[in-house]
Amino acid sequence: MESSVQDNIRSQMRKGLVEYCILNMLARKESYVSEIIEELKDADMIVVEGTLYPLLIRAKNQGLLSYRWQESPQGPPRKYYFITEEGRKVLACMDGIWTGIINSVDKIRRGE
Amino acid sequence: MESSVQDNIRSQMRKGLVEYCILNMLARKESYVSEIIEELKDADMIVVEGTLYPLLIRAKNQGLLSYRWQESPQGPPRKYYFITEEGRKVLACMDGIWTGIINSVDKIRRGE
DNA sequence: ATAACTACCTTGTATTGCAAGATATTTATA
DNA sequence: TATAAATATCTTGCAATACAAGGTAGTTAT
Repeated sequence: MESSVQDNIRSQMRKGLVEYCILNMLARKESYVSEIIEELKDADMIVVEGTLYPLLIRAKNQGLLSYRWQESPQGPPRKYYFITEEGRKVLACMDGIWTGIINSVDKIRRGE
Repeated sequence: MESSVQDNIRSQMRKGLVEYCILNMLARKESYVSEIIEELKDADMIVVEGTLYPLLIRAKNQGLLSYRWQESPQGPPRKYYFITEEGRKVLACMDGIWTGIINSVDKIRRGE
């Protein structure tokens, strides 16, 4: 199935990071899957449904997110996810981790 | 076995990134496992043997790295890894991917 | 009725990081 | 000569995530 080293790296580098991005988005405003995917695409961060649904369920089970149903102007009802207080705490922690990772990579790239 | 959400996130965020860091280090000078681990630790990027050995073998099999044996002043001989021309090409590509990821996360954090 | 659209969700695979081991060489010491 | 310590190498099994490729169901227009 021909997958280049580069494609794989791109995928691997994003492990865990997608959750961080989604918590960030939902910390600003609640949203549902299709809309989340569109907004991530606008930021050049492609994510597909098969990634997003399990992620949202995991985050909900961990108490980081919650959701509510809402009628759609057209089509079936939408499941709007929003961040919880616990989610905001974890997000703040993730901010520190992300900053730390950027600093570490930078040190290594510059040769310490 | 008590593992916090934060510990997990830290681990996941680093998927793929460790390879990028090691290619960067080996692009500057050849090195062997214990030394690589020490230098990563100096940059606050903790990596253990069980992570590093499989990674180096994979990168060698992909043609990104090669190695040579060298006697040690004390103890068993060391396996010095160094980057190949192909490895440098992939590293250049990964630079772009990493920069792109930082930009994407930044956009999302700022609210697009 | 039926098709198109939108929304939901699941299953199986590939990949990686890590804990917890095992094995082998050299050197110092009892 | 044993034996312990230090320094290397490497493997196995598990947990976690991203993705491809599916499936189900409600709403609306033809």
